[in-house]
Amino acid sequence: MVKTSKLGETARSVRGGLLSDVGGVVIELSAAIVALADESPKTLLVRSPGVALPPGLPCGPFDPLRHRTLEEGLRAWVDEQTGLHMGYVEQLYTFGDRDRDPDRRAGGPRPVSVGYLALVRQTAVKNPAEATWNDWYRYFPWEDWRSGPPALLGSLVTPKLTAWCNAAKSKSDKQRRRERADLTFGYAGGSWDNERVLERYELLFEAGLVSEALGDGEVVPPADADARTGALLTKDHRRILATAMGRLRGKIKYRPVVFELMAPTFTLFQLQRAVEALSGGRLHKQNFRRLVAHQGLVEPTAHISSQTGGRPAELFRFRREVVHERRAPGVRVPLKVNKKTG
Amino acid sequence: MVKTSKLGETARSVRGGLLSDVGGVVIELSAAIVALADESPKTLLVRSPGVALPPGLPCGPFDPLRHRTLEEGLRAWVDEQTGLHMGYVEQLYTFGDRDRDPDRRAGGPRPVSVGYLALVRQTAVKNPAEATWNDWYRYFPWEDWRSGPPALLGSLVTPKLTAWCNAAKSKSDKQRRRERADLTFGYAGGSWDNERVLERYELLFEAGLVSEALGDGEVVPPADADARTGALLTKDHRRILATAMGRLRGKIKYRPVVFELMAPTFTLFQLQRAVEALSGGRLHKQNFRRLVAHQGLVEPTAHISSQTGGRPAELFRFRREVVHERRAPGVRVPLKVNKKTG
DNA sequence: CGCAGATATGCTCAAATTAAGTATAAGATT
DNA sequence: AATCTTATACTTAATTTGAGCATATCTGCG
Repeated sequence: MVKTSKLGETARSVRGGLLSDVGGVVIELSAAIVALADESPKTLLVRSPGVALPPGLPCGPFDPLRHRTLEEGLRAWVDEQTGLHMGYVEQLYTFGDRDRDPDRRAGGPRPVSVGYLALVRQTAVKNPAEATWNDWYRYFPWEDWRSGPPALLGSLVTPKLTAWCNAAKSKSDKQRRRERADLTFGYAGGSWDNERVLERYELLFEAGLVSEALGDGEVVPPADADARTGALLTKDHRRILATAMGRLRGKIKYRPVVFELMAPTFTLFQLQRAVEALSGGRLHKQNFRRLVAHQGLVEPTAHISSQTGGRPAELFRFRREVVHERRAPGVRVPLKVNKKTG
Repeated sequence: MVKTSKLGETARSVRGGLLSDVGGVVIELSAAIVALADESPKTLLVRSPGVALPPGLPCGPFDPLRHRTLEEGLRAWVDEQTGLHMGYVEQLYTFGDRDRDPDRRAGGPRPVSVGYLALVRQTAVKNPAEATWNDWYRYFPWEDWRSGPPALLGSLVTPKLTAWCNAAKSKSDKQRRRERADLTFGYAGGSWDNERVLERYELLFEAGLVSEALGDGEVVPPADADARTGALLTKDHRRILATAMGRLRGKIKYRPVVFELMAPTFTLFQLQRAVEALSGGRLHKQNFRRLVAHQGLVEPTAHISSQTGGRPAELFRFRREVVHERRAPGVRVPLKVNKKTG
């Protein structure tokens, strides 16, 4: 490898060892791009034409020669692969575990992937054959509580998870597993925390309940997998998507990011539906509108929407100024858990 | 470079271009290790003996051959350089901007650094000559509001920042700069948000107010720099430290992480001082104790501390169970801004 | 001893926020 | 006109927050 500047090398050789020791690494930049359509959150997935592989997030390697920053590199790849222009972009997490990609076993530089969350309004892509929008609950069916506790939980997840807890060898291991399941799935008197998307996915992964965890060449019929524990994605992209969901669910509570997904004007009920779609739960309507109105997040346009099926609703617009105000609050989400099973 | 597995390559060549296109990249793992001593938050810095370079965070390159995960690599480096065992570790952010390291100009693989936050209780290191604990406010003097607004703000930062705002070329640029300064420093009626550590640092950086932004070989006398805009760190380590501070300040509000920094037992006042040290502000004592007690974060030991100088205080211990409870709340921090200038 | 100074701890009170509901308005559908 | 649907206003009780007062229990000093 090329030599470093004098200063850098001196410092590094003391603190971090020599650079030439290390093996090859490729940084992969991946984007969980989120949009809203039909009251459900969608994410953009690309599929290699003709290949029977599971689809994945738009992604590409970071090229230090062309890309000034990581985010710039990501935007370049996404633009190339989908023609989509991303507005809001936020870095999520960097994944570097060796054993997470089932497709990959040995050889080649080690992939380290930096995951991003992006929010977009428009959904037109240049190559609809390869890049498609997919309801994110297809990959995490247990995360949608909008019409009560997901059926999948009771019918499949909970029993299998209980079995997994009991399958632990030692008594203390059993205890640990149970506590973890209680915490992430809100079992023992605990409540469902809609932000723990990644923790739940990781748990199901370890418990062998999600398809990526299947053996090497083993492939599950897609339809079956869909119905059971959510559809597959390549590499560790489902993990990145889970991270994106959790982060977004958290963020709408204290930063006005939902508006990145809304049309320029909208009714308060549309806004509520958007928040509900992302959060995976239902909200109290009257309180929601009071909250949004009182916080000055939106302002009325003089216009009325008559598409509502009932009394026409007033159209609002996001007050861009609030971003420059005090805490720039988000939409507080006191989710009420719908008791009846869906 | 070595060839990839068949599957991986097919997918990647469609979606992300060929791997062999990309230039060299090194992943540097850096840790902002935080401990509490003398009512102030300290961070561990290492310095190359004999070299007159600014110190930096413990760090080292990620070695894909030896390290199974990124975090494992980090732990290995920190252990090697300091002998410290880290308990709580959390990934912060991955920095990859080309133009951020003043020491480095051209040549060599592109460094991409993954920053981590670690919390430790014990502070003994194996090589005290090279690894030392430093008050983090030394690097961000404007972040400590415990005895009122920091003097440095009024005397230096604000005037220079105002000048920078006015130095913008176009009218709209001026406006933008001002809004940004108002938002991050809470100027125009806004309030100081103690979590925006990074945003403030970035702003000062762009405004040319922090020393890293000085030219290539240019060096400022350390004493001077300390008094002016905080002490220097190598590379972009001050940025990583700023990220760590902001994240920790945010996190103590909703997760019980302070306890990672406390001794096994402590008085409520010690706990309060710890939170204040991290948050950089003062708290209402009675409310603080009510809060902590009501949330069930701590439980009384039967013991009493008589080291207080007044009425002896009861010793408490952290209830580990709360981690496994509902929202596992943190210590809400309604900071009261001390009005008098420090 | 008795009192000042310090800290710990218990309690009050008003203001603000939240959760949940009732009531009414204004359109479409039949 | 009756009914359904959705929008919007208003009420109420419970809870949380911010701030302060009062009292308890130690140390140190005259």
